[in-house]
Amino acid sequence: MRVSRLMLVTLRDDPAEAEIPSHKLLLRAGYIRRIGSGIYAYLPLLWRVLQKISAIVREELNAAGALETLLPQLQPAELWQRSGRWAGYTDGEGIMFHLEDRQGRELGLGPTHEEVITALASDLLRSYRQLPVNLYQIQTKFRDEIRPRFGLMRGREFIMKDAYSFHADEACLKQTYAAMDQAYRRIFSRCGLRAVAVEADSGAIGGSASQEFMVTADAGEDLILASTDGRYAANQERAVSLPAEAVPLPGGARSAGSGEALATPAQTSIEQLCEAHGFHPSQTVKVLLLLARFEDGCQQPLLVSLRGDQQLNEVKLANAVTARCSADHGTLLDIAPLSAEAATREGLSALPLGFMGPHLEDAVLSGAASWTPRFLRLADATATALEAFVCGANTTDTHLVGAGWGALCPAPDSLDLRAAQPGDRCQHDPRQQLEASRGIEVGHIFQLGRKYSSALEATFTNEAGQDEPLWMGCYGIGVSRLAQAAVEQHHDANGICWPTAIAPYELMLVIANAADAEQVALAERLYEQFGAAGVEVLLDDRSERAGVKFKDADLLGIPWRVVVGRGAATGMVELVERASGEKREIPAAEVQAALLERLLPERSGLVAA
RNA sequence: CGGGAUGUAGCGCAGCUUGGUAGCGCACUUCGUUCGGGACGAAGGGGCCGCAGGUUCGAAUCCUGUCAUCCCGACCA
Repeated sequence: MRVSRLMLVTLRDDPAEAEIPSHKLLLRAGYIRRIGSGIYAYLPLLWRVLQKISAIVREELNAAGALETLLPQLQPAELWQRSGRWAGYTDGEGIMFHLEDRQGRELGLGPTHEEVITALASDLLRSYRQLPVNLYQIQTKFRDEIRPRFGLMRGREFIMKDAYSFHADEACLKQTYAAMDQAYRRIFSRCGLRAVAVEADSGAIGGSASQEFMVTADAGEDLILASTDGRYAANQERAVSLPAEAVPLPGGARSAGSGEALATPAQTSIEQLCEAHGFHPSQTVKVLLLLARFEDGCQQPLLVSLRGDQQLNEVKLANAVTARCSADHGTLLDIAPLSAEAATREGLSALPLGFMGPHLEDAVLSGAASWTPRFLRLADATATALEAFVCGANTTDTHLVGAGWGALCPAPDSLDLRAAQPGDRCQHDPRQQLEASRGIEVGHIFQLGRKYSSALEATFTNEAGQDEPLWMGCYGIGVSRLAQAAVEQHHDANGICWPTAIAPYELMLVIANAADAEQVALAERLYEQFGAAGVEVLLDDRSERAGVKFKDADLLGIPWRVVVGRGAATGMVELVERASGEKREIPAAEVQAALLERLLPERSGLVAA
């Protein structure tokens, strides 16, 4: 391809709309254009990158025995109503674009395809003899994100590879899950990415085990906690750790009872309380008041106890609440802190906010206009493990010292609701600490179990002749996000440095002076030869000055460059590697062999980065 | 949705405080000189100043509303 025919428009200044390096560079180098918030046009150069990534994904998934397919993006509401996700995905903060057709039937634009694929599976998969099956597609997804961000990182329309597997039993599911884990590692490695696999929460998709693949980058939206020995890594929303030991309360367990009142005027926070009376935060129990809203309209007040020095992990809390309530009330829509104003609106008398203890009685909720008049009481293990502690007295300006579970009130079940923090000791080896880094989630694999197949009655007949729900797994890769993540990980002050395996072209052939007939003739000859040798070559034939072409070549990030310039008269050209900047003067007759020697191993993407 | 900010030429910005009918750099077109790291000179083209109301003799500028975009939180590939 000739640059003069490429519709290439590069920008000298960073566009004001972009914040992170990869987004700025993709815009500046002419790879993408914004059409609307979270909606981007993939220009010809980026489309080549996406095609290359897709090709790698196809090769690896096909090798793992998966079948490519293409499912509809327009999906009937009925399918989603049967799985129980229509309301959650369309009401309130739901992310599904939805519409009505001319008959008034509701449809959604697919944010994911569990429903469709499960319906197909129940139609087509009748016998254990057909299993296992693993289907995938590479396709545009639509999600009405609450906040689109950072170009392709979080778009409302984006390209995703999603795969779904079906099994006769859990062991077989685990086998495919492991195979996909391996395929994913190869895919990211071949794309030239440094990616780490971390334990993850399974979120709205549901199911049991799940693992995310993170491209490490400072601009990443997720916080990863990993042990220094590399044996444990998890997304912070999922991470577990050993909390610091609590500092025993002076007087200790002997005095533990219903506690002694202590005047604590206006000391509503743990910091103020500890500073005023010399307590250590780990000697206190803090009590959080929140409200959970469910699909069926139920509004359940939550009373959550944590040790004072710990932070609440909202994902763990949401999972605990879902486990206790969703059988009765459907999907959990959200959990939000309960404010004094909200309590007043409910017609309740003032709650002792800032001075609450775990023994706060349900009576304070009596007369609530729309809330369930009974707390769901939850406690983190760090709180229930305290023998004697300081907590609010449920009376303004008063705390209790030396209170203990049992005497004060029964201890709720011990749960893990705390957020693991960098510096915490690891569970697998207390000598190891957790370290934080940031990551971009480019892939996620789940063992779904039988959640969707049960809801949609997708069953098969087992060897014993009985019907049972299919076991399912699902596996996603954000293809367009991966392309940008690659730029985030591979760029320098001058522009992008694509890994060869996903670069839009492999070689940029630059004519330094397009007015010099000798240079043009030599470059044209080389262009022919490289093309014939199967090298993906871009010829910069524009009548720009050499400096402009060099700047653009750096910005575009094509991994190899051959410059035909003043050496052309004596048959010499220059071979340059973009990433390292390494340059060699070399006879034109030898340049193809020299390039191929380096290029061929890079194509597979499996060389050391 | 809550909090913050910005809308002026394709891109980056000034002008607004103190109203008088729009400017700079890059990009684009033509000509000349240049020609290995974003050249120089000359001449040009391109803007209902986001949109709608209002105040005023007169609004990019002041007021009201509205829309859009971006940033910080909940969502996720």
